Amino acid sequence: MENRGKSPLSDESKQPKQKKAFFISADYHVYGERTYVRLLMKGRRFFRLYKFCEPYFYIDAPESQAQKILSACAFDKGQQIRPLRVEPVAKILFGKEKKLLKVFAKYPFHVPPLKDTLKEYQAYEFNIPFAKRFIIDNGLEPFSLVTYSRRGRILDSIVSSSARPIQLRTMAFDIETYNPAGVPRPTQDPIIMISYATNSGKSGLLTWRDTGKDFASILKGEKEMIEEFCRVVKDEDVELMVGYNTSQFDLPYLQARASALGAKLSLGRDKSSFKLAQRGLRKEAKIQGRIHADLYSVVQFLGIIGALKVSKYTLENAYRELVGKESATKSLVKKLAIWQMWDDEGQRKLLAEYSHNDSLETLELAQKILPVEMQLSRITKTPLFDVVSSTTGQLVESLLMRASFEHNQIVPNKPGEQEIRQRTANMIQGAFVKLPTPGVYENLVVFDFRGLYPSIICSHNIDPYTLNCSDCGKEESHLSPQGHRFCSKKKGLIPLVLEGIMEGRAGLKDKLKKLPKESQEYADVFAQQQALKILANSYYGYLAYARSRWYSRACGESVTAWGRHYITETAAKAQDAGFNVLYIDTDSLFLLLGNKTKEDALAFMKKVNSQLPERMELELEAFYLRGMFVTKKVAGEGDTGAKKKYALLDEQGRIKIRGFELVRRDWSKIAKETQSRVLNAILKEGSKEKAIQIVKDTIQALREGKVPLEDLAVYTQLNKDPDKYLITSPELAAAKKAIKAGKAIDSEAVIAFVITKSGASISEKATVLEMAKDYDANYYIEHQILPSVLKILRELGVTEDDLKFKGKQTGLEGFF
DNA sequence: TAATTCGCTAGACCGA
DNA sequence: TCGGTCTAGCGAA
Repeated sequence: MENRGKSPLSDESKQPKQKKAFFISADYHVYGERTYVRLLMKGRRFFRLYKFCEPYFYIDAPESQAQKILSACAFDKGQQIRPLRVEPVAKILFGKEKKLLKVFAKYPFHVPPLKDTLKEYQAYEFNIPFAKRFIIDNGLEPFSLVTYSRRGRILDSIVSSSARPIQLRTMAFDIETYNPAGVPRPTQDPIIMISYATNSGKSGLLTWRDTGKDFASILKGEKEMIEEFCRVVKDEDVELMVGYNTSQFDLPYLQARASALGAKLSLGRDKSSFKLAQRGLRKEAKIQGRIHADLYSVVQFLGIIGALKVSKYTLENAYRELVGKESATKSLVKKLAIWQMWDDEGQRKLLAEYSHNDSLETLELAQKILPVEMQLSRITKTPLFDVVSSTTGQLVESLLMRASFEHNQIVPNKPGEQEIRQRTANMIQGAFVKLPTPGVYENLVVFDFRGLYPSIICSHNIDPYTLNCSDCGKEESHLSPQGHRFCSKKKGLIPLVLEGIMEGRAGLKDKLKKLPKESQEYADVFAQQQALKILANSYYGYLAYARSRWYSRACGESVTAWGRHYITETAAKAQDAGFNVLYIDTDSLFLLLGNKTKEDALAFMKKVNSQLPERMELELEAFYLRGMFVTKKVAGEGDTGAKKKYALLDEQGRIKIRGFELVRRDWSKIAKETQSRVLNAILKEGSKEKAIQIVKDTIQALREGKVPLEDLAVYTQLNKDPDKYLITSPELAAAKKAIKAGKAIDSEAVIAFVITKSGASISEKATVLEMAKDYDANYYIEHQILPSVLKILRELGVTEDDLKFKGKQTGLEGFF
C-alpha cells in the first residue's frame, strides 16, 4: 500500500461541513510525503474520505533520551529514515503506570526499521496495522452512524454517534467453467456462465449460448460476458459482494480469463479488479470500494467454533445446515459433467437453472450468516472484510486492543518463536471428566454451568495483570485452587471486557423474549447475542493460546482449576443430597433421580446457586427418561466405561447423542444408520429383539451386495501434504490411488473412500468413492456394523454370535 | 501463521 | 499371528 501517487486532495481550503454517514472500513494510502487513512463511508452511496495521519509506536526509554532517539537513523533501501518527533507519555504497562516515549514516523513502513534501530529499548505497539490503529484511536465502529466534518475530500473530525440498522446493496455471484479435463484450466477453458442475485430481488445469468431461459442474457462471447458482468456490478452499485469460495476460485479465474481474452476485469469502484490479501493459509480477495465477503471462510469459522457440523464445507452442506433447506438443483448436476451439459443443447437449460440457483442460494446463505458477522464487526470494531476471514483469536485480540486504548494501557507484544515453543510444550491441565458406569438408566437430570469459563474469569477477576497484585491483602484476594492470587480491588482488562460482553448478552436475551419470533428485530437481536456468545466463549482459549498477546499460564490454569473445583464440589453436594452422580464432563453434571422428584432436583439447583459466586450459575439442561452409557475397550485389561459417549431420551421423545460413531463423519452411512436405528429401538421402544433384527437385516443386505456404494463411503480429511505422512492410512492410500489415476486431490481434501474386495490390507482395499466398483461385505460387517452396534447391545447381554446368522444361514458366508 | 484440553478409536507398524 | 505402541482423525465440552 505504499503506492505513492499524486495527491487528489487539492480542495483542502473549503469550509468544513457537518454531516452524517455510516462508517464502513478504512485502509491507508501514501500520497507524496504524507500518509493518509482512507475511510470508506456510506451515505446514499459509498464514498471515500481522507485523513492525514502519522504512524507511531512506543519505546520504554527515559525522557532524557528523547533527543538521542530523535536523531536515530535507520535505512530502508538506502534511504535514511528518522523519527518525525518523540513525545513523552504516561501509560499503563503490564498493569502499572509507566512513562514511555511515543515515537512518530512518516510512513507506516518506517516503523519496523525505526524500531529495529532502537533495539536497545523495549518497543511496544509497533506491529498494529495502521488502519486498525486509526479505527481504535478514533473510537470508530464499522456500520455505525458517524458525525463528521470535511473540507472537500479531507476529513476534519469524526465521531461515532449511534448504532443504526444499515442496509447494504448486496450481490451474490457465481461462475461456471468449461471442464473437459475435470479441473478447469484457466489458460484454455472458458467461463461459460456468470450468475448473480441481489438483495433487491434482481437476479440473472450471463452466458454466450442459448439456454432457453428468460433470466439469461446471451452475450456475443466470453469476453463480452465478463465485461457485461463488470457493468452489472457497476450499475447495481454493489456495496457487498458475496460468493462461495470466490477468493480462491471465481475471482482468480475471472482474472485469468480476462487477461487471456484481453478484457478488463473492473470490479472495484476505481475500475481495478481485486487484490489478494494473505489471511493465514488462505488468500482473501479485496475489491476496492466494495466489501467482498467469501462465505466459505465464514462457514469454516462456524465449523471451528462448533456452530456448524458438516462433513465437508460445500455450499450445498452449508445451505442445508444453516438455511435449513435442501438445495433445489445441486443434485441435478454432476460437477464433472458440466462441460457436457454445456455442449448438449438439451441439457444446457438445466445447467442454466443450476447456475442461476447457485447465486440465489448463496445470497440466502449470506442473509443467514452475515448478520452475525456484521455484529462481530461492530463489537470488535473490525471492518467486515477482515472479520469474515478472522479467527476467534483475532476477534478477541481486537476487542482487547480497543479496551487497552480506552484505558490508556499498552498492548502487550506478541510472543517470539522461542516463547511460543515454550508455551506449547508447557500444557495447561484442562477439565475434569468422570468415568461413567456403563448401563441403561432411567430418570436422569442434567445440569450445567452457564458459561463456566467466562463466569469464572469474571467472578475471580482473572487477568495477567491482576495476578499477584500488591493492592490487596492475601485474605481479600481471589486464591485459585492452584495457589494463584488475583486482585479483588482493581478489575482487570479481560474481566472488564468479558463482563461487558456477558451483561450485553443477558440484556439481549431478555429483549429477545419480548419480541415476536418472526420480526426483523428478533433476527437482529438474535445475531447480536450470537456474536457475543462466540466472543465470550473465546476468552479462555485466548488466555491459553500460545501466540496470544495476553497469554498467561497462571490465568489459564486457574480458570480450569476453578472449573474442576466447582463441578466436583457440586457433584459432592448432589451426592450428599441423595442423588447418584452418573457422569461429569467439564461443566455438566448427570444425576440419577432415584427416589427423588424433579422438584427435589430443582430445589438442589437453587441451593447450589445460592452458594455460588455472583456471576456463576448452575442451569437445568433437561430431564431425561432414559440414558445409556457404554463400555470402551482397554488393551490388556477388562472393559471400562467410555467417556464422552452417551445417548439420552428426553421427555418429548427426542434422542440426544454424543460421541457415538453415528455422529462421526469417519464412519460409513450404513454403520451410522444401523447404530442409530438400534439406539432408537432400545431407548424409545425398549425392544432388544427389534434391535437385533435390524442388525441381522443389515448384515444380510451387505452380504447380498444390495447396499449402494455411497452408503459405504467413509469421509476423512487429509490434514497434511500426502508425502509428509509417516503411516499409510486407508484415506491416504485411496487418495494416492486417485492421484495416480489422474484425479485432482488437493491437500486438506476430504476423501470419500470405500473398502473394496481387491487388496490385502485395508489400505490396499481403500479406493475413492468415484473409482470404487465393488465392496468388501465382510469388512463392513466386521469392522463397521458389529463394533458400532455391539457397543450398545452388549449392555443388554447380546453377544456377537447372536447377531451373526446361524444354522442354515451360515452357508451364505462361504458363498459370498 | 492464527482459541483450549480431554478422550476414543482405527489401522499401521514392529518385534517376537 | 499375536499384542503392544504409535499416528492420525474426529468429537465433547
